[in-house]
Amino acid sequence: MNATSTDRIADAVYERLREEIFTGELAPGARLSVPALAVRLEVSRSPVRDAVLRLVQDRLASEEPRRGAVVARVGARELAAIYDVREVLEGLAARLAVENSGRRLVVALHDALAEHERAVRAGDVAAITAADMRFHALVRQASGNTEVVRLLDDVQTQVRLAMRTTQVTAGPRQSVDDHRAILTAIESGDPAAAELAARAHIHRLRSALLDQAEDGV
Amino acid sequence: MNATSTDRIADAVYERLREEIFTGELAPGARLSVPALAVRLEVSRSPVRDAVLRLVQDRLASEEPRRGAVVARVGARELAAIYDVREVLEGLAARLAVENSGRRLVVALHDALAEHERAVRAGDVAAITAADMRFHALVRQASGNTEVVRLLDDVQTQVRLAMRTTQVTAGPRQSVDDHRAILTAIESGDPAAAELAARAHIHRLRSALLDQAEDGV
DNA sequence: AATCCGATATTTGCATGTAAACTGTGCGGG
DNA sequence: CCCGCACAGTTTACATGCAAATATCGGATT
Repeated sequence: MNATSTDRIADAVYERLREEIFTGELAPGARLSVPALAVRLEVSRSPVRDAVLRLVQDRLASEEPRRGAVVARVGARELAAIYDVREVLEGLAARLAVENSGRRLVVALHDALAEHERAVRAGDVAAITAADMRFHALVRQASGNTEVVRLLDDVQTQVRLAMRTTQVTAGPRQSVDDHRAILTAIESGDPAAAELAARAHIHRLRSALLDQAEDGV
Repeated sequence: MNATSTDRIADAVYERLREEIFTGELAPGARLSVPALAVRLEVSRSPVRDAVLRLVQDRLASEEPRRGAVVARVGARELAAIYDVREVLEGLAARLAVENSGRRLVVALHDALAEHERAVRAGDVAAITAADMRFHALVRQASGNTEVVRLLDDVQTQVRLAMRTTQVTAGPRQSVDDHRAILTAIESGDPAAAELAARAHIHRLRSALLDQAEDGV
């Protein structure tokens, strides 16, 4: 009956606020006043409070005690640190994927990669992003390690938020080449090679990122 | 003025419940009834609710909607997955520590290692654990990457909880040797060697862990 | 004109009320 | 003897009240 998944108002509010943060309706730095949000969303303050607490826990918002929460800002410096973490986690996911997974994964990855190439040739930015994310999602799902999946989801959340502040163009052709290298390594069944290829990919993204954002903290 | 850090009741309740979970007063599987806890801790339900929600977010408790929260159980299977993650994160921390840090770190690590060796010779279990944790804490602090620090803190939380369920003896002599190898690599200023040494250490811990827990899920 | 000050409005954090849903229990039917 | 079910107690999730702390804004003073 409900758009999200559970029927708890607090969950719906949480999802709603998340979306508004990602779309920029709630810009980094915006105050998250519980009474004001409750009025706007036409619910009581309780579920809004729960939702805001969760946003803080997710680091989509930051709070100071007694002073309320604001939408978080993720600068280039923080983003670089996140990418250091992402590098080793994506490497782990790729290695585990090789160790745990079979032909199903390879087929799915070929499909995602083909779509990725098509989107790059067409210059379709949305499709590029979607195919890129699908490739990574397939690998981490295949890792069979729920911790890696969860942590990489968190990383992706932070990256999405950072894109509201810092501009991050991925370098689409390089990404396709990197993905192809990862897929080749996975196909060859070599866990160490897959790990290295995945790490190299993220490492290059990190470098591109830092080059673009010369503005410092 | 307060024992914990802030003067919010919700924070105090959170810390209190955390401690009770770690000491085993609240055993894995125990229900976290908000009204019952509120009565026992002599506060109202609101701060207890906030604290329980945070415990769930930390995965010290798990909840099903409309059914309440219980203290989480971390089995051998989950712990192995956590150690996969810990391996790459400790590796990253060691590498970054070499890249960012100077003689201060090396001196402190020598100190921690000496204490570790002394404790092992004396068979002082508490001191062994303390020195072991200090060594790892020094390395991650030195990484200069707040994400790594935070994630490894989370890992440590999960591991502490798991020790309530699964028995985890670290193999004290092996750990001392591993730590010495990590320190040597850090001292030599070789980031890649430090990463490999740290990873090898956690990898061995993981193996020891799985050997001990042949009981499955 | 700029700055300081104080009154007002808003917000946080805690307390408490309540409907609906869930738990468990004992009893009657099969 | 076992199973299902009504019932009573408990719990969750949401709504709302309220004191203390904080931000906001208009006006007076230098």
